Amino acid sequence: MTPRKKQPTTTPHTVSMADLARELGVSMTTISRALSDHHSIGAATKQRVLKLAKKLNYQPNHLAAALRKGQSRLLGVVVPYIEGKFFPSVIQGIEQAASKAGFSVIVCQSHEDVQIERRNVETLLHAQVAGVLVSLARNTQEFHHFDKVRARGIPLVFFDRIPTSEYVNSVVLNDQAGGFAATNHLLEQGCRRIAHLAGPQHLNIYRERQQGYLNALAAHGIAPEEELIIYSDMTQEDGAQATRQLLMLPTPVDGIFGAGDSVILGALQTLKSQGIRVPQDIALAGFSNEGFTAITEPRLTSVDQRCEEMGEAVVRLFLELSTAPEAQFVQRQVVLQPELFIRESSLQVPA
Amino acid sequence: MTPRKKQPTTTPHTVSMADLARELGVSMTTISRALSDHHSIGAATKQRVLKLAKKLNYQPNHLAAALRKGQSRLLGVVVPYIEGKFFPSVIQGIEQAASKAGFSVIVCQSHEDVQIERRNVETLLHAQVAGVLVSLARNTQEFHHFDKVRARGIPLVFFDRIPTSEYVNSVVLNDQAGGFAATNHLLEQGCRRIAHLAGPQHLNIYRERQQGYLNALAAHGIAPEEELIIYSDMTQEDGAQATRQLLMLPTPVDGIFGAGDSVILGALQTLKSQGIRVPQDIALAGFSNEGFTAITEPRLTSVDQRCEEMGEAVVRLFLELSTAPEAQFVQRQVVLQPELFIRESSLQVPA
DNA sequence: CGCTTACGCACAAACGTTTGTGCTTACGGA
DNA sequence: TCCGTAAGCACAAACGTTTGTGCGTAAGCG
Repeated sequence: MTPRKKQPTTTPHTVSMADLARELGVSMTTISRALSDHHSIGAATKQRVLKLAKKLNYQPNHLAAALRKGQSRLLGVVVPYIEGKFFPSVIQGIEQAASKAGFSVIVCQSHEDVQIERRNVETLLHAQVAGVLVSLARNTQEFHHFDKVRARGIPLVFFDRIPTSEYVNSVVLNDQAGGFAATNHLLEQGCRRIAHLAGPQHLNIYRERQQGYLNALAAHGIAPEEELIIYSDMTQEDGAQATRQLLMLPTPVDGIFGAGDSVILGALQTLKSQGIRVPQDIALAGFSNEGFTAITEPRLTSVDQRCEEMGEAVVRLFLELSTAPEAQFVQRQVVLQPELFIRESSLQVPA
Repeated sequence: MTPRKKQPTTTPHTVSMADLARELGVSMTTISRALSDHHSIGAATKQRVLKLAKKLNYQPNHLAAALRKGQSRLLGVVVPYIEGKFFPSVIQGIEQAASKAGFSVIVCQSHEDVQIERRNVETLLHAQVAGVLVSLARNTQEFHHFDKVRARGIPLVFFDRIPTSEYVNSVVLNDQAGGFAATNHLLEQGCRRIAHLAGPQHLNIYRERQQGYLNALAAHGIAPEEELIIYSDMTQEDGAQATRQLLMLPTPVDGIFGAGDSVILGALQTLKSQGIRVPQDIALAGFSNEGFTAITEPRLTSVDQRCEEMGEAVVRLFLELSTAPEAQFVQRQVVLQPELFIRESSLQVPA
């Protein structure tokens, strides 16, 4: 911010361990070990080194260390996208936990495209990341691009959208519990004929949410009906479309549980435009607790995904893997419990 | 994804330039130069090297290159937060442009805290980034933590929220034009007494938006009134608060232009709860074109910020700076033009 | 007093690149 | 024939760390 200077005041040469060594008349070994608190260095020497380092404003070159040690202090994250609430919040949690552990975070988006996802993984490997944290693209059906990560012995953690394989480390939400809670709540509010707007079934999260829905029905002795489950990519438009379809059924529905919030938003808008009252005629519940659920009219009941906790858990798992010996042969899965946020879209007014 | 293997099939040693050199019976110099298309290497040799590199699946170690050259292919980005629409979209644009140029992106959040912002910059310098791209925290009033970046000769580009100094490279939206367009539109819809929900004035963007508002009034020969401009941090709650304040004025307002969308959302909710009709009684226009502007009732008119274009422009500017000699002495500013998205919250129904 | 042990430190070889310098070879012009 | 020139390549020194090994000294023990 200072005005131009023809000559920089300090030498362009940043101060390195060699400088410290020269100044103190010891070897670089001593410097390195003193800085990393190695046991073979005396307390007095450590003090001297630390003091000088501070005085000269020594900045360690992580690159060199990374090169030497074969791994950096960088964490690679691959997510489908960063719009909406979920992924930013998870990344938020990851960043926080990572920086606490001295790691920085690289974020890549796959844009729901397995091709780009592949490239992202390559990029991260090129950057010599210390770990790879992934939430899969929608259309990722095979997982060979992750083999390289394992081959290099780099910890690999999946979160939320995980591969259909038991040989992975992962952090997930208990989506089934979420689906159950939402559906169960609708049932408790008096709904008896509840539709489900489901997502692509090859993604674990949507399968689980649907299973939760089915379990809740079963728990109340209600038989599932095929025509009440509508599959889509869960956009707002998909929700509108599905709702129109539901409204044409001979027997009307009195509740809808959506595997996402956008799809429920589409439903809400369609219902209102048709003059159907929410929640009196049809109650609604969604999934993700997006920001907009609190500003629709009525506000939307939704399942919160503990986004930041998930991010922290992912980093914790990574740290475990990277310290544990033979970590690549351990398979761990962390499961977080969702929380149902109940709002007016599902609250039966006392009649 | 494959089941456990006691022994990795390939040697843990990744293939390096030395391997290529040995295989081809040439020196590493030749390999390096062939790969980087140096002129002193014959076409035939280049072919041989490239072919072998592909065959052995050679992956360059960017770290080593970065170490040797003193800079990496990493771009550091510091933003206040990544919730909402604006920053994710800008980052999106940055990522896209960066990866096209062979760079990866590290994203850090300052959480609107200059302390953390300082730390972020340090972190990025430690990671030996090739460039630093910053949007300032709300409370950043002094800019010495960026001096180090310049001192190292690393390109520094600010975007959207930029320092109050002429000695910076920056990409900004023409916020003034945006403020003008929105206010002008309200005026054209028949509003005559327009309030402005303004943001913190030490941030350039909010000053500009307000100036646009004032200019539009002036252009229509309307004198600004102090009591119609309310300053806040522009949260939803701030909007509600400000609106209650406006409603207590002796002379009623008939339009509100907010420097953000959240603050206008707060206004909308308050107005509706008081039975005041939007836009018939009071028309509304916001800023940012957030996702939720399309789902409120009525939908909100708002100024779009060309987020992705901004991201691309930031990277373009960075690239210019990093190639241009003596680039640190060039001061460039790119200004993008906003676009007004007109929706029902400001459309005067034909009476 | 001699032997072991622990401690505090230095030597030097890595890690995988890039790059200034200098050597060879072949060729054309004078 | 000889010199200048250019092309094509190799040598070796960086970049800033980490770390296995080894050497000296002092303390602990019998």
